[in-house]
Amino acid sequence: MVSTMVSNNISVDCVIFGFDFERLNVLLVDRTLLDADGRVIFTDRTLTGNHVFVDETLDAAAHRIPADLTGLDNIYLEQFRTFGSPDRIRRPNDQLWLRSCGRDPERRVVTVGYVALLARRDIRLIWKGRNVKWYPVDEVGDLAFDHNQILAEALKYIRNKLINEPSVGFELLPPKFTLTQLQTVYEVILGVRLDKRNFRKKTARMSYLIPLDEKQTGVAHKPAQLYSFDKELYETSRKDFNSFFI
Amino acid sequence: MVSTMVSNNISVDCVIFGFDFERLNVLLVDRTLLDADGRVIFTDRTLTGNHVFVDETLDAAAHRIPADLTGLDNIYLEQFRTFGSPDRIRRPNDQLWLRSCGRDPERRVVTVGYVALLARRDIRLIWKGRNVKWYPVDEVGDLAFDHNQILAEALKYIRNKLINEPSVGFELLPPKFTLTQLQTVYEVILGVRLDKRNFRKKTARMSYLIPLDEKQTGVAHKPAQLYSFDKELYETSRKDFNSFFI
DNA sequence: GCAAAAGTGTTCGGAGTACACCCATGT
DNA sequence: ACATGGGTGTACTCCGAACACTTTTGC
Repeated sequence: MVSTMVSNNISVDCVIFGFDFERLNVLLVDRTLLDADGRVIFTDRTLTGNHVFVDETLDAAAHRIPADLTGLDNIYLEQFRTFGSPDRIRRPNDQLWLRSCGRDPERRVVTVGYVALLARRDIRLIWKGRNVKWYPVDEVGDLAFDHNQILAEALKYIRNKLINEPSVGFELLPPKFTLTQLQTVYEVILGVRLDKRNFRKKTARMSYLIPLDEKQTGVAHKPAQLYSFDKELYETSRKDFNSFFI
Repeated sequence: MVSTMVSNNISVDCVIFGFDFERLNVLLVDRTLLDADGRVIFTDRTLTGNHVFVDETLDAAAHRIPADLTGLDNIYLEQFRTFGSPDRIRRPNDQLWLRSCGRDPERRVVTVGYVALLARRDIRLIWKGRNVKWYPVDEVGDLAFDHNQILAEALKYIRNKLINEPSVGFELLPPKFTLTQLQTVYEVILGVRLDKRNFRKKTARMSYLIPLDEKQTGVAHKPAQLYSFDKELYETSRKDFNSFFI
């Protein structure tokens, strides 16, 4: 019984990033408000979110989002910031929407923001009949509530994370990948161009990057060496670490 | 009227760090539970925390904590993580405490964690008659609820922050400080020993460190040059920044 | 054979690290 | 005079930045 009760003024929102070797994308849910005659009052998009059961940790509530969407259970997921301004539900469209859902449009909902990273291999997206799609992060338009702000913070967070915790890059890649694909992760997320030779000098120093006895196939150019990421080696090789300050 | 209503299942906790040129300290509040005869059932300490008014931002609620304590208004304050496990209120002492306050011991309270940094110059601590004291961060003992965990996360956060955002170091120092004092901030917070000459080579590159026409007085050794921190210069000089990854 | 991306080395400057002695002041 | 912390320079190594051509495959 208790386990189906939710905390009404707390939610989790999940900024789910995916990478298609060209752009960084985010999963958004269509939101359309219809009037009594079925005419569209407005339509926009929201981040993927969830309520929180009263006897559930925040992490568990957030985890259900990518799990429900993909059926996968070992998704990279991390809390990055909490949003609780009373104004976050005050815009006219959001007020109409809350009223139409039977929710109190005056009551502030605090939402805990999570980032999830998804390698976009062969994933099927299924989410309770609602329309969920990938959007390039720079083409999301106006989102519901304060979701543009949440997305912006998530981007900052993940950029920073990628710089000083390189393991997150591999969350966006398939288990076997080329060095060019890895370089593209950095270029796309950080929004920079990197020099191929300098990049490879760095990767050569990453002992946790394992070259496989395998090459790309079916490409109309010299096939690239494939690599895999050794998470255990990564963790041990970064034990003693001392990059100080500027 | 509305402005005095609080959100009952949301709070903010503030890990207030202070630096006394020797150790990193944290502000804790005594908590003592008495039985009907006035005998002590238990005594321990908590972080400084606050309720959140329903029409108040989380930042504002957190800001009231150091402001009430010190009367100062321009304190460094930053949200670092939210804690919402249902278990965080489940320990026996905490259950007794909640009951004695007339609060529901079953109801999970989500708390948003903030870090504040206080230069410990001439600050008077006043907080509504409760006993608030500085404790060295490695001598806090068992704290209430999950406050040991919150403190540990706050420490991680501030260490990381100090490394890649040197401006936070100056929040712990008076407006005029010596290079040795600055070095001590790094040594104490990061828990390392640094070489004086190498440290000074780094500070020499910090254009936002302004040498003053002033020296230490009243010390029984060669008086040190005093410096101040130019926040504006800091921000402009760090616009284009490219410390990548490993 | 040609289009496409893979793969490879050198030079330079700047920053990290290790390390030891003299200086200015108060007592 | 002495105790105390302030202040300084060199040698070495490693890393980041800039930069252009050959190789291997599919078509």
